Amino acid sequence: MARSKGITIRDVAKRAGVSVAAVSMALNGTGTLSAATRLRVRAVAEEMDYQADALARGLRRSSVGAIGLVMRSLDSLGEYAPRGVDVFTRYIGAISAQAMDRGLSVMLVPDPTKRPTPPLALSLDGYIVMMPHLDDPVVALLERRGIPYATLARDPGRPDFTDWATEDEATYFGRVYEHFIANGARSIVLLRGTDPNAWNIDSEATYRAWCESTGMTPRVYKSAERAGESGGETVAHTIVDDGIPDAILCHTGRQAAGVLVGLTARGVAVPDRTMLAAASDSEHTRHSRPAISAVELHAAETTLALLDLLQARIAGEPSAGPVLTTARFRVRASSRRTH
Amino acid sequence: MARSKGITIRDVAKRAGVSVAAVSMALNGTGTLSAATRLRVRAVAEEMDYQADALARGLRRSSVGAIGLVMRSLDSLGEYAPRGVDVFTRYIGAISAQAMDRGLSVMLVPDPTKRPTPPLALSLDGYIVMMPHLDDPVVALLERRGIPYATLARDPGRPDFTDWATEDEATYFGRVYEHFIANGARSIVLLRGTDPNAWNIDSEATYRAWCESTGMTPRVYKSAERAGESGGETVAHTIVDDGIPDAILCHTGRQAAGVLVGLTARGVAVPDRTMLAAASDSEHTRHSRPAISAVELHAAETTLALLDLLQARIAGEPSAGPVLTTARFRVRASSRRTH
DNA sequence: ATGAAAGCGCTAACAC
DNA sequence: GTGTTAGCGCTTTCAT
Repeated sequence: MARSKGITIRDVAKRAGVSVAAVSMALNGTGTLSAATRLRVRAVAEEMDYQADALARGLRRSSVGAIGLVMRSLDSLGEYAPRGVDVFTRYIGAISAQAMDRGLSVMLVPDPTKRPTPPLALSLDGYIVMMPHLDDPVVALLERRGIPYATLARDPGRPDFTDWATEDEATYFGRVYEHFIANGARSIVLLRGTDPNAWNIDSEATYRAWCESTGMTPRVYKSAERAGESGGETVAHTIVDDGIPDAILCHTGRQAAGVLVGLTARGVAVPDRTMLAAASDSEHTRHSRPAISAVELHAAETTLALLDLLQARIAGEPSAGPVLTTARFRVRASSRRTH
Repeated sequence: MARSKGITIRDVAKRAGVSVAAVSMALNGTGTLSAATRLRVRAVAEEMDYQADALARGLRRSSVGAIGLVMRSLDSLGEYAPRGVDVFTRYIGAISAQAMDRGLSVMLVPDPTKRPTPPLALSLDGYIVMMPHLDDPVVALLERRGIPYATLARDPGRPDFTDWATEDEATYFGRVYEHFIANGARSIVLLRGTDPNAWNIDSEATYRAWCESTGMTPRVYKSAERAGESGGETVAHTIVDDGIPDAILCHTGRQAAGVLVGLTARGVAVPDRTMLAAASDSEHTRHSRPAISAVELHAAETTLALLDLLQARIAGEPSAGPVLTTARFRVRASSRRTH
């Protein structure tokens, strides 16, 4: 339970022969201290291996130097073994590494709305919410409590909110369609997920707009994110029954891998009869046979922007968002045709 | 910066017409309050949506309700995009989910020894350290500060330390060897990693002891964890040059996948000429052609034990460790021979 | 059974 | 330039 505390600011003050205020000022670079005292105090503190208690400091400053990370879409996977969804684990890694570089700690908060509220949840300096859902309760909570936050991808329910960053989906989706067309596709199917997040909503809108402008008849299928590969496989059969298209674009690598299995089972050759691509890369796209063309998301670039946005919000600066980062479409065998 | 705080215990006290002490007692179930007051205060607190400030509470109790998670071997990968090392990401997920169930938050702490020390690092209630290295500086820091911790796998430098849990490596390694033998293997090679952790040290010892008892000549190869697939591929060539064995057991799925590539390049058929298996499962083992036999680690079971051990340590109870959990060897095409 | 008050370790006014 | 002191919000004796 209660652990014995270590060295306090008083110990350092006593040893350095100054007041606690002097120590505080010396270590924080605040106030008006003589350079000599400042240096001496710092030396003593260093020597004693003194570390200011984060709780006491946080209580005074109302700022703990830690942010929360809510893995929205990870929760929705139901289980915590997100096989193949390495997109999100890469975001976790990128964010924690970058946050540490800035002297921020990262706290994993699966769901701060769940009672009882996790202890530190409401004391964190800010939050990064991954892929907020429509009417996301976490966002509502943060908003209600006045806690700063930034989101990965826009909040579909709040068009005015600008503290978000994401890969420029409209651009790279367009690139995929053009790639399909350039390889002779006349009909393209979109397979999206069911979570009510920007990713699903916006890409369908992009697709429909694109169909509109090219005169193509839109065909949109849905499969729940958590259904993973088997969901994709099931949909593949439906797609074949409805009429084999020239190309299929799936949201996740898992779905694409499942679709590939389904198509193959029905004797539909990929890429010869139908081309296939995924809008997010994963082990599945890389290791399928044939390997599946996919959009490579650059997590590090996006999370860097998210941290910038969040820190600006915490500092009370005006929003510089939204930020759109670039992603690269990597063509693999599943959509490579040799005319 | 400093965020305006929410409702405090004083607000609740005022509204309920009692003292702050009464509120504290009512909400914590401590002291000697009349049932009536207790209930009334709780109702008021509930109604006001009051949440005790974790920082102030932590300052008094010297306990914040949060634990740290140090991904030792993940750091050693150098970059934070652990492709194929889904073992660790699964541990992250399992631990954070289980910790939340117990009302604990999980803080990701890449390296608490790195200066400047991350703010809350020294204020956390305890730590779970994944795969500590020999003379691990993180363990040394925790030890020095008197912070409770439990480790995934034993600390190779501290035989007396018992607060650890791991999959029962000796048992399942034996099972793999027996499987190889049963399928006609006369010579078996072990490919391990280079990190000085229990995983590498103990499995080599198990292997050598097993060779000793069966009269087989031990052949141990090493490849740095961070070298991943290409490391395995390189080693495969060396192994072939040294003489093709009947079976190869690799530590990681990435290494095994690389070895498979290397063997195939040299015309060594798997599993016909040489069988292959990995001691930890990953996307690589599942998606390679042929799929690679692998030991499936049950992260959830092990992390549950780790949390129990840690909480016992935090509560000052005697250690109930070490805990050995079971793992299952899943035979796939890479070691399945049809006689 | 309840309230008043003393701190937990720190920062920031405010004196000197 | 430096020290004294009043809290941050909470828990916990100790009176009453």
